[in-house]
Amino acid sequence: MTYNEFKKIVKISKEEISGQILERNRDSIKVKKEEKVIENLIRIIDATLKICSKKSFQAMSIRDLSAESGLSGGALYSYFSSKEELLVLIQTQGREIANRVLVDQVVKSSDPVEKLRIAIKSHIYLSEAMRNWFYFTYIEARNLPKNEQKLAIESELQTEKLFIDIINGGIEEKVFRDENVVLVASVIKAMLQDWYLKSWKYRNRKVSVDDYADFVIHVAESILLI
Amino acid sequence: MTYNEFKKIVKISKEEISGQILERNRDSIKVKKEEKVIENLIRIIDATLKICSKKSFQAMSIRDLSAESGLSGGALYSYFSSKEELLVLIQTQGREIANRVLVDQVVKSSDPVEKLRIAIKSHIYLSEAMRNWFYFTYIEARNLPKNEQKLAIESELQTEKLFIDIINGGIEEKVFRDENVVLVASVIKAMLQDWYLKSWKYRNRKVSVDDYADFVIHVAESILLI
DNA sequence: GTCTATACATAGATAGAC
DNA sequence: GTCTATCTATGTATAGAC
Repeated sequence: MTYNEFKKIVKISKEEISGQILERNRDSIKVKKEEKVIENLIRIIDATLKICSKKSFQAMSIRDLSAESGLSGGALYSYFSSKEELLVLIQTQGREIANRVLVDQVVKSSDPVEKLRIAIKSHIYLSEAMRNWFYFTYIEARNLPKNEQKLAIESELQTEKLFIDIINGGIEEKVFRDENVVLVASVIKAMLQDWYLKSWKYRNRKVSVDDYADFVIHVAESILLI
Repeated sequence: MTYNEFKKIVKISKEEISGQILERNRDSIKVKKEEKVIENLIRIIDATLKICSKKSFQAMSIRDLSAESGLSGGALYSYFSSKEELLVLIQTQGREIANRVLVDQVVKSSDPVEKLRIAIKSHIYLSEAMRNWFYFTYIEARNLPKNEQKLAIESELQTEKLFIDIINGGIEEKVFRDENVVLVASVIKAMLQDWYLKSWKYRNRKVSVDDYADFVIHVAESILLI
Protein backbone atom coordinates (compact mmCIF):
# COMPACT_ATOMS: atom_id res chain seq x y z
CA MET A 1 0.00 0.00 0.00
CA THR A 2 1.20 3.51 -0.85
CA TYR A 3 -0.14 6.83 0.34
CA ASN A 4 -2.06 7.39 -2.89
CA GLU A 5 -3.72 3.99 -2.64
CA PHE A 6 -4.56 4.67 0.98
CA LYS A 7 -6.29 7.92 0.10
CA LYS A 8 -8.49 6.14 -2.42
CA ILE A 9 -9.47 3.40 0.01
CA VAL A 10 -10.09 5.53 3.05
CA LYS A 11 -12.73 8.09 2.29
CA ILE A 12 -12.71 10.72 4.98
CA SER A 13 -15.38 13.06 3.71
CA LYS A 14 -15.81 16.33 5.49
CA GLU A 15 -19.57 16.06 5.14
CA GLU A 16 -19.59 12.73 6.92
CA ILE A 17 -17.44 14.00 9.78
CA SER A 18 -19.60 17.07 10.07
CA GLY A 19 -22.72 14.90 10.19
CA GLN A 20 -21.29 12.85 13.04
CA ILE A 21 -20.50 15.99 14.96
CA LEU A 22 -24.09 17.12 14.52
CA GLU A 23 -25.33 13.82 15.95
CA ARG A 24 -23.11 14.16 18.98
CA ASN A 25 -23.91 17.78 19.68
CA ARG A 26 -27.61 18.25 18.94
CA ASP A 27 -28.07 20.04 22.26
CA SER A 28 -25.55 22.81 21.65
CA ILE A 29 -26.28 23.39 17.97
CA LYS A 30 -29.16 25.82 17.68
CA VAL A 31 -29.44 25.90 13.89
CA LYS A 32 -32.18 23.54 12.64
CA LYS A 33 -31.48 23.10 8.94
CA GLU A 34 -29.13 20.13 8.74
CA GLU A 35 -27.56 21.19 5.47
CA LYS A 36 -26.63 24.55 6.93
CA VAL A 37 -25.13 22.89 9.97
CA ILE A 38 -23.04 20.49 7.90
CA GLU A 39 -21.80 23.28 5.67
CA ASN A 40 -20.94 25.68 8.45
CA LEU A 41 -19.38 23.13 10.78
CA ILE A 42 -16.96 22.34 7.97
CA ARG A 43 -16.13 26.01 7.57
CA ILE A 44 -15.71 26.49 11.32
CA ILE A 45 -13.48 23.46 11.81
CA ASP A 46 -11.38 24.16 8.73
CA ALA A 47 -10.89 27.73 9.92
CA THR A 48 -9.98 26.62 13.45
CA LEU A 49 -7.43 24.08 12.27
CA LYS A 50 -5.92 26.55 9.86
CA ILE A 51 -5.55 29.27 12.46
CA CYS A 52 -4.26 26.80 15.05
CA SER A 53 -1.55 25.51 12.75
CA LYS A 54 -0.01 28.95 13.26
CA LYS A 55 -1.01 29.91 16.79
CA SER A 56 -2.51 28.22 19.81
CA PHE A 57 -6.22 27.71 20.34
CA GLN A 58 -6.07 30.02 23.34
CA ALA A 59 -4.46 32.69 21.21
CA MET A 60 -7.18 32.37 18.56
CA SER A 61 -9.97 34.80 19.35
CA ILE A 62 -13.59 34.44 18.33
CA ARG A 63 -12.96 37.46 16.12
CA ASP A 64 -10.08 35.61 14.40
CA LEU A 65 -12.36 32.64 13.86
CA SER A 66 -15.11 34.90 12.59
CA ALA A 67 -12.81 36.49 10.02
CA GLU A 68 -11.39 33.17 8.79
CA SER A 69 -14.69 31.26 8.68
CA GLY A 70 -16.76 34.07 7.22
CA LEU A 71 -19.40 33.82 9.94
CA SER A 72 -20.02 36.55 12.48
CA GLY A 73 -19.14 36.09 16.11
CA GLY A 74 -22.81 35.90 16.97
CA ALA A 75 -23.49 33.25 14.33
CA LEU A 76 -20.62 31.09 15.58
CA TYR A 77 -22.36 30.72 18.92
CA SER A 78 -25.24 29.02 17.14
CA TYR A 79 -22.89 26.09 16.55
CA PHE A 80 -21.25 25.80 19.95
CA SER A 81 -22.07 27.24 23.34
CA SER A 82 -18.53 28.14 24.38
CA LYS A 83 -15.10 28.29 22.85
CA GLU A 84 -14.04 25.41 25.07
CA GLU A 85 -16.88 23.31 23.70
CA LEU A 86 -15.54 23.89 20.20
CA LEU A 87 -12.18 22.58 21.37
CA VAL A 88 -13.75 19.47 22.89
CA LEU A 89 -15.88 18.89 19.81
CA ILE A 90 -12.95 18.91 17.41
CA GLN A 91 -10.75 16.80 19.66
CA THR A 92 -13.40 14.17 20.32
CA GLN A 93 -14.21 13.79 16.65
CA GLY A 94 -10.54 13.69 15.68
CA ARG A 95 -9.83 10.85 18.06
CA GLU A 96 -12.92 8.98 16.91
CA ILE A 97 -11.96 9.08 13.24
CA ALA A 98 -8.34 8.16 13.87
CA ASN A 99 -9.24 5.18 15.98
CA ARG A 100 -11.91 3.92 13.60
CA VAL A 101 -9.72 4.08 10.48
CA LEU A 102 -6.80 2.45 12.25
CA VAL A 103 -8.83 -0.45 13.64
CA ASP A 104 -10.56 -0.97 10.28
CA GLN A 105 -7.23 -1.32 8.51
CA VAL A 106 -5.54 -3.59 11.02
CA VAL A 107 -8.23 -6.29 11.02
CA LYS A 108 -7.54 -6.86 7.33
CA SER A 109 -4.69 -9.23 8.14
CA SER A 110 -3.99 -11.90 10.70
CA ASP A 111 -0.25 -12.19 10.14
CA PRO A 112 1.62 -10.22 12.85
CA VAL A 113 4.34 -8.97 10.50
CA GLU A 114 1.76 -7.80 8.01
CA LYS A 115 -0.45 -6.35 10.75
CA LEU A 116 2.42 -4.30 12.13
CA ARG A 117 3.22 -2.93 8.69
CA ILE A 118 -0.40 -2.03 8.08
CA ALA A 119 -0.75 -0.36 11.47
CA ILE A 120 2.35 1.78 10.96
CA LYS A 121 1.45 2.75 7.41
CA SER A 122 -2.18 3.47 8.21
CA HIS A 123 -1.27 5.69 11.11
CA ILE A 124 1.29 7.70 9.19
CA TYR A 125 -0.89 7.96 6.08
CA LEU A 126 -3.88 8.99 8.12
CA SER A 127 -1.90 11.61 10.01
CA GLU A 128 -0.70 12.91 6.65
CA ALA A 129 -4.19 13.10 5.20
CA MET A 130 -5.41 14.90 8.34
CA ARG A 131 -2.21 16.64 9.35
CA ASN A 132 -3.69 19.77 10.87
CA TRP A 133 -6.26 17.71 12.67
CA PHE A 134 -3.65 15.39 14.23
CA TYR A 135 -1.38 18.26 15.14
CA PHE A 136 -4.27 20.07 16.79
CA THR A 137 -5.40 17.00 18.70
CA TYR A 138 -1.92 16.44 20.07
CA ILE A 139 -0.85 19.97 20.86
CA GLU A 140 -4.12 21.26 22.29
CA ALA A 141 -4.97 18.23 24.42
CA ARG A 142 -3.55 19.92 27.50
CA ASN A 143 -6.05 22.77 27.21
CA LEU A 144 -8.99 20.43 27.52
CA PRO A 145 -11.03 20.37 30.72
CA LYS A 146 -9.93 17.69 33.19
CA ASN A 147 -12.44 14.97 32.33
CA GLU A 148 -11.88 15.38 28.60
CA GLN A 149 -8.15 15.21 29.17
CA LYS A 150 -8.70 11.81 30.70
CA LEU A 151 -10.48 10.64 27.56
CA ALA A 152 -7.61 11.91 25.43
CA ILE A 153 -5.11 9.94 27.49
CA GLU A 154 -7.25 6.83 27.29
CA SER A 155 -7.40 7.18 23.54
CA GLU A 156 -3.63 7.54 23.35
CA LEU A 157 -3.17 4.41 25.43
CA GLN A 158 -5.72 2.54 23.35
CA THR A 159 -3.79 3.26 20.17
CA GLU A 160 -0.66 2.05 21.87
CA LYS A 161 -2.50 -1.05 23.03
CA LEU A 162 -3.22 -1.86 19.40
CA PHE A 163 0.52 -2.01 18.76
CA ILE A 164 1.18 -3.91 21.97
CA ASP A 165 -1.30 -6.60 20.94
CA ILE A 166 0.19 -6.95 17.47
CA ILE A 167 3.69 -7.31 18.89
CA ASN A 168 2.58 -9.83 21.50
CA GLY A 169 0.91 -11.82 18.75
CA GLY A 170 4.18 -11.88 16.83
CA ILE A 171 6.15 -13.00 19.86
CA GLU A 172 3.68 -15.84 20.49
CA GLU A 173 3.99 -16.96 16.90
CA LYS A 174 7.78 -16.76 17.27
CA VAL A 175 8.20 -14.36 14.36
CA PHE A 176 9.18 -11.50 16.68
CA ARG A 177 11.93 -11.43 19.28
CA ASP A 178 10.93 -11.44 22.93
CA GLU A 179 11.56 -7.72 23.50
CA ASN A 180 10.09 -5.35 26.08
CA VAL A 181 6.76 -5.03 24.32
CA VAL A 182 5.53 -1.89 26.04
CA LEU A 183 8.74 -0.01 25.28
CA VAL A 184 8.79 -1.14 21.66
CA ALA A 185 5.21 0.06 21.22
CA SER A 186 6.07 3.36 22.91
CA VAL A 187 8.95 4.18 20.63
CA ILE A 188 7.02 3.17 17.54
CA LYS A 189 4.31 5.58 18.65
CA ALA A 190 6.91 8.30 19.21
CA MET A 191 8.16 7.82 15.65
CA LEU A 192 4.62 7.97 14.26
CA GLN A 193 3.92 11.21 16.08
CA ASP A 194 7.10 12.81 14.86
CA TRP A 195 5.69 12.76 11.34
CA TYR A 196 2.95 15.25 12.11
CA LEU A 197 4.64 17.12 14.93
CA LYS A 198 7.66 17.95 12.78
CA SER A 199 6.08 17.99 9.36
CA TRP A 200 7.94 21.23 8.56
CA LYS A 201 11.23 19.37 8.95
CA TYR A 202 10.38 16.43 6.72
CA ARG A 203 8.87 18.70 4.10
CA ASN A 204 12.00 20.83 3.95
CA ARG A 205 14.13 17.74 3.56
CA LYS A 206 11.89 16.32 0.87
CA VAL A 207 11.24 13.15 2.83
CA SER A 208 8.01 11.75 1.37
CA VAL A 209 5.34 10.15 3.51
CA ASP A 210 6.10 6.82 1.84
CA ASP A 211 9.82 7.17 2.58
CA TYR A 212 9.06 7.86 6.20
CA ALA A 213 6.57 5.03 6.61
CA ASP A 214 8.99 2.56 5.06
CA PHE A 215 11.74 3.74 7.35
CA VAL A 216 9.67 3.39 10.51
CA ILE A 217 8.74 -0.13 9.43
CA HIS A 218 12.42 -0.81 8.83
CA VAL A 219 13.27 0.37 12.35
CA ALA A 220 10.45 -1.62 13.95
CA GLU A 221 11.52 -4.75 12.10
CA SER A 222 15.18 -4.21 13.01
CA ILE A 223 14.13 -4.43 16.63
CA LEU A 224 11.59 -7.19 16.33
CA LEU A 225 12.30 -9.58 13.48
CA ILE A 226 14.21 -12.71 14.37
CA MET B 1 27.10 6.08 33.32
CA THR B 2 23.80 5.99 35.24
CA TYR B 3 21.40 8.83 35.98
CA ASN B 4 22.73 9.24 39.52
CA GLU B 5 26.30 9.51 38.28
CA PHE B 6 25.21 11.99 35.65
CA LYS B 7 23.60 14.22 38.23
CA LYS B 8 26.82 14.33 40.23
CA ILE B 9 28.94 15.18 37.21
CA VAL B 10 26.68 17.76 35.65
CA LYS B 11 26.05 20.53 38.08
CA ILE B 12 23.16 22.60 36.86
CA SER B 13 22.84 25.10 39.67
CA LYS B 14 19.88 27.41 39.63
CA GLU B 15 22.04 30.28 40.79
CA GLU B 16 24.36 29.85 37.85
CA ILE B 17 21.50 29.73 35.35
CA SER B 18 19.95 32.76 36.96
CA GLY B 19 23.26 34.61 36.74
CA GLN B 20 23.52 33.90 33.02
CA ILE B 21 20.02 35.19 32.48
CA LEU B 22 20.96 38.38 34.28
CA GLU B 23 23.95 38.83 31.96
CA ARG B 24 21.79 38.40 28.90
CA ASN B 25 19.00 40.67 30.04
CA ARG B 26 20.62 43.59 31.83
CA ASP B 27 18.50 46.04 29.84
CA SER B 28 15.12 44.69 30.89
CA ILE B 29 15.93 43.93 34.51
CA LYS B 30 15.40 47.08 36.55
CA VAL B 31 16.47 45.73 39.94
CA LYS B 32 20.10 46.63 40.73
CA LYS B 33 21.09 44.32 43.58
CA GLU B 34 22.45 41.20 41.89
CA GLU B 35 21.62 38.89 44.77
CA LYS B 36 17.99 39.95 44.67
CA VAL B 37 17.85 39.40 40.95
CA ILE B 38 19.34 35.91 41.19
CA GLU B 39 16.98 34.95 43.98
CA ASN B 40 13.86 36.30 42.35
CA LEU B 41 14.61 35.07 38.85
CA ILE B 42 14.79 31.58 40.32
CA ARG B 43 11.43 32.05 42.00
CA ILE B 44 9.85 33.46 38.84
CA ILE B 45 11.16 30.72 36.56
CA ASP B 46 10.33 27.92 38.98
CA ALA B 47 6.82 29.32 39.32
CA THR B 48 6.39 29.67 35.56
CA LEU B 49 7.56 26.13 34.84
CA LYS B 50 5.37 24.74 37.60
CA ILE B 51 2.25 26.51 36.38
CA CYS B 52 3.00 25.66 32.76
CA SER B 53 3.35 21.98 33.51
CA LYS B 54 -0.41 22.15 34.12
CA LYS B 55 -1.63 24.82 31.72
CA SER B 56 -0.27 26.73 28.78
CA PHE B 57 1.86 29.84 29.06
CA GLN B 58 -0.91 31.83 27.40
CA ALA B 59 -3.37 30.55 29.95
CA MET B 60 -1.09 31.56 32.82
CA SER B 61 -1.96 35.09 33.90
CA ILE B 62 0.36 37.54 35.58
CA ARG B 63 -1.91 37.14 38.60
CA ASP B 64 -1.28 33.38 38.57
CA LEU B 65 2.44 33.97 38.38
CA SER B 66 2.24 36.54 41.14
CA ALA B 67 0.44 34.11 43.45
CA GLU B 68 2.83 31.22 42.75
CA SER B 69 6.06 33.22 42.89
CA GLY B 70 5.11 35.33 45.88
CA LEU B 71 5.92 38.59 44.09
CA SER B 72 3.30 41.16 43.21
CA GLY B 73 2.34 41.81 39.61
CA GLY B 74 4.08 45.14 39.73
CA ALA B 75 7.30 43.65 41.08
CA LEU B 76 7.36 41.01 38.35
CA TYR B 77 7.65 43.73 35.76
CA SER B 78 10.96 44.75 37.34
CA TYR B 79 12.39 41.49 36.01
CA PHE B 80 10.96 41.48 32.49
CA SER B 81 9.30 44.10 30.39
CA SER B 82 6.52 41.94 28.96
CA LYS B 83 5.10 38.49 29.43
CA GLU B 84 6.39 37.54 26.01
CA GLU B 85 9.89 38.56 27.06
CA LEU B 86 9.65 36.16 29.99
CA LEU B 87 8.79 33.39 27.54
CA VAL B 88 11.75 34.24 25.32
CA LEU B 89 14.08 34.49 28.30
CA ILE B 90 13.24 31.03 29.63
CA GLN B 91 13.33 29.41 26.21
CA THR B 92 16.65 30.94 25.22
CA GLN B 93 18.31 29.92 28.45
CA GLY B 94 16.83 26.42 28.30
CA ARG B 95 18.24 25.83 24.83
CA GLU B 96 21.61 27.22 25.84
CA ILE B 97 22.01 24.89 28.83
CA ALA B 98 20.82 21.84 26.94
CA ASN B 99 23.21 22.41 24.08
CA ARG B 100 26.19 23.16 26.31
CA VAL B 101 25.79 20.07 28.50
CA LEU B 102 25.24 17.82 25.52
CA VAL B 103 28.28 19.06 23.61
CA ASP B 104 30.44 18.88 26.76
CA GLN B 105 29.54 15.24 27.26
CA VAL B 106 29.94 14.08 23.69
CA VAL B 107 33.52 15.33 23.24
CA LYS B 108 34.61 12.99 26.01
CA SER B 109 34.95 10.11 23.57
CA SER B 110 36.18 9.66 20.03
CA ASP B 111 34.71 6.22 19.43
CA PRO B 112 31.47 6.52 17.42
CA VAL B 113 29.68 3.73 19.29
CA GLU B 114 30.63 5.24 22.61
CA LYS B 115 29.80 8.75 21.43
CA LEU B 116 26.33 7.69 20.35
CA ARG B 117 25.68 6.07 23.72
CA ILE B 118 26.89 9.13 25.56
CA ALA B 119 24.78 11.46 23.42
CA ILE B 120 21.62 9.44 23.98
CA LYS B 121 22.18 9.03 27.69
CA SER B 122 23.16 12.64 28.25
CA HIS B 123 20.10 13.92 26.45
CA ILE B 124 17.68 11.70 28.30
CA TYR B 125 19.33 12.28 31.68
CA LEU B 126 19.42 16.01 31.12
CA SER B 127 15.79 16.11 30.08
CA GLU B 128 14.98 14.15 33.24
CA ALA B 129 16.93 16.51 35.49
CA MET B 130 15.21 19.49 33.85
CA ARG B 131 11.95 17.89 32.88
CA ASN B 132 9.66 20.89 33.27
CA TRP B 133 12.17 23.04 31.49
CA PHE B 134 12.41 20.71 28.48
CA TYR B 135 8.67 20.25 28.31
CA PHE B 136 8.16 23.99 28.40
CA THR B 137 10.78 24.64 25.73
CA TYR B 138 9.17 22.14 23.41
CA ILE B 139 5.50 22.85 23.95
CA GLU B 140 5.66 26.64 24.09
CA ALA B 141 8.05 27.16 21.18
CA ARG B 142 5.16 27.89 18.86
CA ASN B 143 4.09 30.86 20.97
CA LEU B 144 7.41 32.61 20.47
CA PRO B 145 7.62 35.64 18.21
CA LYS B 146 8.68 34.82 14.64
CA ASN B 147 12.41 35.55 14.89
CA GLU B 148 12.75 33.64 18.15
CA GLN B 149 10.90 30.73 16.61
CA LYS B 150 13.60 30.62 13.98
CA LEU B 151 16.26 30.34 16.68
CA ALA B 152 14.35 27.50 18.32
CA ILE B 153 14.22 25.60 15.04
CA GLU B 154 17.92 26.18 14.45
CA SER B 155 18.68 24.82 17.90
CA GLU B 156 16.56 21.75 17.24
CA LEU B 157 18.39 21.12 13.98
CA GLN B 158 21.74 21.69 15.64
CA THR B 159 21.02 18.98 18.22
CA GLU B 160 20.03 16.67 15.42
CA LYS B 161 23.23 17.58 13.56
CA LEU B 162 25.20 16.34 16.54
CA PHE B 163 23.64 12.92 16.08
CA ILE B 164 24.06 13.04 12.31
CA ASP B 165 27.79 13.70 12.72
CA ILE B 166 28.24 10.86 15.17
CA ILE B 167 26.44 8.43 12.89
CA ASN B 168 28.40 9.56 9.84
CA GLY B 169 31.60 9.05 11.82
CA GLY B 170 30.54 5.50 12.61
CA ILE B 171 29.71 4.75 8.99
CA GLU B 172 33.12 6.04 7.88
CA GLU B 173 34.83 3.85 10.43
CA LYS B 174 32.71 0.93 9.22
CA VAL B 175 31.26 0.22 12.65
CA PHE B 176 27.79 1.42 11.59
CA ARG B 177 25.70 0.28 8.66
CA ASP B 178 25.27 2.66 5.75
CA GLU B 179 21.71 3.71 6.67
CA ASN B 180 19.79 6.89 5.82
CA VAL B 181 21.63 9.01 8.35
CA VAL B 182 19.18 11.89 8.52
CA LEU B 183 16.24 9.61 9.14
CA VAL B 184 18.09 7.60 11.78
CA ALA B 185 18.96 10.82 13.61
CA SER B 186 15.36 12.02 13.31
CA VAL B 187 13.84 8.95 14.89
CA ILE B 188 16.45 8.88 17.65
CA LYS B 189 15.48 12.47 18.42
CA ALA B 190 11.80 11.52 18.41
CA MET B 191 12.50 8.81 20.97
CA LEU B 192 14.49 11.20 23.15
CA GLN B 193 11.68 13.72 23.13
CA ASP B 194 9.09 11.14 24.05
CA TRP B 195 10.74 10.79 27.44
CA TYR B 196 9.84 14.28 28.55
CA LEU B 197 6.71 14.76 26.45
CA LYS B 198 5.09 11.64 27.90
CA SER B 199 6.72 11.53 31.28
CA TRP B 200 3.33 10.78 32.90
CA LYS B 201 3.15 7.55 30.91
CA TYR B 202 6.59 6.28 31.80
CA ARG B 203 6.14 7.23 35.43
CA ASN B 204 2.85 5.33 35.68
CA ARG B 205 4.47 2.30 34.13
CA LYS B 206 7.46 2.49 36.44
CA VAL B 207 9.90 2.72 33.56
CA SER B 208 13.02 4.26 35.07
CA VAL B 209 15.11 6.80 33.24
CA ASP B 210 17.94 4.26 33.05
CA ASP B 211 15.63 1.62 31.59
CA TYR B 212 14.49 4.05 28.95
CA ALA B 213 17.96 5.27 28.03
CA ASP B 214 19.23 1.71 27.70
CA PHE B 215 16.29 0.83 25.51
CA VAL B 216 16.79 3.77 23.16
CA ILE B 217 20.45 2.80 22.83
CA HIS B 218 19.35 -0.75 22.11
CA VAL B 219 17.03 0.47 19.34
CA ALA B 220 19.66 2.77 17.84
CA GLU B 221 22.22 -0.03 17.83
CA SER B 222 19.73 -2.48 16.33
CA ILE B 223 19.49 -0.16 13.35
CA LEU B 224 23.13 0.83 13.11
CA LEU B 225 25.49 -1.83 14.38
CA ILE B 226 26.92 -4.16 11.78
C1' DG C 1 12.54 47.01 45.70
C1' DT C 2 7.89 45.94 46.32
C1' DC C 3 3.34 46.97 47.03
C1' DT C 4 -1.63 48.52 45.81
C1' DA C 5 -4.55 50.67 42.78
C1' DT C 6 -5.83 51.37 38.41
C1' DA C 7 -5.67 52.43 33.35
C1' DC C 8 -6.44 50.45 29.14
C1' DA C 9 -7.10 46.76 25.79
C1' DT C 10 -9.10 42.71 24.37
C1' DA C 11 -11.40 38.62 25.22
C1' DG C 12 -15.85 35.72 25.36
C1' DA C 13 -20.53 35.83 25.20
C1' DT C 14 -25.38 37.76 24.56
C1' DA C 15 -29.44 40.62 22.86
C1' DG C 16 -32.18 42.15 19.58
C1' DA C 17 -32.65 43.92 14.73
C1' DC C 18 -33.06 42.13 10.22
C1' DG D 1 -30.02 32.04 10.43
C1' DT D 2 -27.00 35.79 10.64
C1' DC D 3 -25.76 40.24 11.60
C1' DT D 4 -24.25 44.42 14.52
C1' DA D 5 -23.83 46.38 18.78
C1' DT D 6 -22.72 45.86 23.29
C1' DC D 7 -22.13 43.91 28.09
C1' DT D 8 -18.99 42.14 31.31
C1' DA D 9 -14.93 39.86 32.72
C1' DT D 10 -10.24 39.34 32.60
C1' DG D 11 -5.74 40.25 31.08
C1' DT D 12 -1.39 43.06 30.60
C1' DA D 13 1.03 46.75 32.01
C1' DT D 14 1.93 51.16 34.54
C1' DA D 15 1.98 54.89 38.23
C1' DG D 16 2.85 56.32 42.42
C1' DA D 17 2.84 55.32 47.53
C1' DC D 18 5.66 53.12 50.87
